[in-house]
Amino acid sequence: MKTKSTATSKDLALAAGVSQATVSRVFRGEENVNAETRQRVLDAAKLIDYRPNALARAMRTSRLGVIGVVVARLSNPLYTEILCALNEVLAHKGLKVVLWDTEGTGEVAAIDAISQSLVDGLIFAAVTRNSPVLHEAIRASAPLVLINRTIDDLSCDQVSSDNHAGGRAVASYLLDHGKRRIGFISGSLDVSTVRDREAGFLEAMAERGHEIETSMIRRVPFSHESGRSAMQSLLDLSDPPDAVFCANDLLALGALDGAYERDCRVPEDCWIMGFDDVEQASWSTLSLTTVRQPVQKIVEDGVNLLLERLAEPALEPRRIVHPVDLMIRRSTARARLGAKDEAKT
Amino acid sequence: MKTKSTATSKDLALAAGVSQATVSRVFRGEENVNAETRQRVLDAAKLIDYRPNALARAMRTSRLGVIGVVVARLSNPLYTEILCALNEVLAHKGLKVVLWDTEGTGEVAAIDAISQSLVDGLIFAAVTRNSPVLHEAIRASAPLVLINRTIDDLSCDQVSSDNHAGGRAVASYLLDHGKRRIGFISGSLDVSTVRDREAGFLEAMAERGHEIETSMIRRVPFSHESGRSAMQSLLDLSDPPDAVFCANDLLALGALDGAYERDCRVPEDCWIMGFDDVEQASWSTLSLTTVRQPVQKIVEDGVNLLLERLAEPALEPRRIVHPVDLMIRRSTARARLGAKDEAKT
DNA sequence: CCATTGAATGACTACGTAATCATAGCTTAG
DNA sequence: CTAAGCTATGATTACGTAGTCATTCAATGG
Repeated sequence: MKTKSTATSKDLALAAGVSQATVSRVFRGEENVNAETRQRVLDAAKLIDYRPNALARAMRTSRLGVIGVVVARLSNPLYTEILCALNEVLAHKGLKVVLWDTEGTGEVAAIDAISQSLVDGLIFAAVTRNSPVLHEAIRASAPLVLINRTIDDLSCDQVSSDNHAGGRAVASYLLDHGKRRIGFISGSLDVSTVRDREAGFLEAMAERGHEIETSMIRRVPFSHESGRSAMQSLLDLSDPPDAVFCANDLLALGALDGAYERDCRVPEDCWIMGFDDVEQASWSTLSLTTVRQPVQKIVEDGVNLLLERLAEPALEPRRIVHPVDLMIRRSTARARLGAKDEAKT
Repeated sequence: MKTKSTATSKDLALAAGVSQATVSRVFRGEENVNAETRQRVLDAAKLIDYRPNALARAMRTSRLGVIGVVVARLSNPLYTEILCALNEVLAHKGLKVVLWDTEGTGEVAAIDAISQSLVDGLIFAAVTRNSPVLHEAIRASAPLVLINRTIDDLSCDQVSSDNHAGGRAVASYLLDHGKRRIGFISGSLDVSTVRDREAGFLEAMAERGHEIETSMIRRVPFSHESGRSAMQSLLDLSDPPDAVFCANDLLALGALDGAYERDCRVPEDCWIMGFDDVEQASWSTLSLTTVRQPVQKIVEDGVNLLLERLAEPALEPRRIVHPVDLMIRRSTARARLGAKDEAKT
């Protein structure tokens, strides 16, 4: 007959005929424990089904093995991919993931959690405004890293893509292919990725003498629906665009819908480009030309930076920027490709 | 000058000129504390930036305010939606979410977490095999509920859709519209949703005298790519199907790609149906006919059942089954609809 | 006016572990 | 052969809070 409540290290000590201190040593993996004593403890542990209480352990070590992750709404597939990658990388290192969403009070809740020692560290994938809580957390030297979205004047570890270069690449590509009436569906300037992509895009356009008129720019919230209706509002212009760049794939996929519903053929009547290269962009029914971010690398770097900082809190803040790649697909093809040429990459 | 390390209730007691017990009373929200004493404590707390340590608190109460959530790979958009809804509902109740993925050892890790009191309760959205750990957890009366996928012979709270009825509805719909060569792309029979949908579908077909030949059935892993290649293998038959039912939308969206790449027009040459009604299914570029599950309700019920069980562990296990709805879209339309008729719902 | 009640608060202990300090036994150098 | 050093272990304390028990003081009733 087993005991009702879970066994403690004291119970195990009794069962194995050693002291609680020795039990603790065994489960911490300390070296200087006699091999047969260790075995005796482990055997007894299996017998009474003992497992260390993570809370009590954390209270002493202030390490719970939990990392907080803050993402934007998961209806943006980029964040699903980031979360998925983070989850995998962290699980592989034996760490648990607590999740927050920037909707509501996720950001503040996450920082609260760190001051209550509920999480060992934080990974922000979607910081927006330069919030005071964030600054305060940094001052209090909370172990946190920013990935994807960044904040320039914040001295903490940050990993991102070269969004500026990506924006430039889009502009060059469109101009090189003779597009002149170019629309732009963008998002909130509070978001660093939008700012950088937009700056690169407009800068490269201007350098080649093609300022974009304000009438061709739509600034909308991030959602499929916004992308769709923004696209339609561009198509409703008396002189509609022959190409539209969307600040991310979520908007671009919405724009594809908007075009479809207006009987505007993509790419024949209008090109559409996105940014992120989420999985859906590569589906052959959608086949969206976009700028690929190395999500896996960004996530791995972010986790590594965080773990290094946890081990060595006094490290200088580091920044990593990853290059991006243009992924050309059907939404900007000269003509409809035969199906055979579109086999998945 | 603030203190370096975080303030404790003892520090606050000193600062406010009361005992630690009173501080505890204030932060627990106990009634019998003098109003002005309470105010004095709260003021002092703000001053020295005190917040209760969640770990220490949890060690006494065995309530950490954290719920574990186990989902399948997020590349299946259904799980993204479930997670998103869970996150919202739980955050709204002031609970944190720890996330596991059934890839790897998520299931076991989650159950470990409960025995280490890292989480107060568990919500499984993707149980697969009837694992021994799960049975053991139930025997140990771990507070857990299953949502979406269920296990018949497990006495615990479970919430699901009426997948059997959904399967039947698909069969009736296809037969009613004159489809006779019907293909079926299904998944692992270890998964309850697949079993139930398949049973309902095949049963209703058989009742009307239409057994499905094995050559028209594909049993594949859950992924966009499997759906795509399974569809192509059906289309490559000498006598290809005029309609294909996929056990979920992830497979169905892959099947759309497969058809597109084979120059098979949907719905003109072949109908495609899915199950789940994930967001992408409603995108007008894809417009997939599917069976809608009330994800929001399932999630809310699951959370409520769990909270009730936490409050009252001795409750009898309950089961809730939600009805489903057929969502007719372009992938099974008689002819291509005009774009105007397809405005988003 | 004294006994009784109740509200408000303080002293103290338990939660389960990690870590420090102390000790016993054994080995090694001189 | 002895002092020093090392290894394996036990005894004890600390982590920060919640909850139990005890105490004080004012109010109430007979």
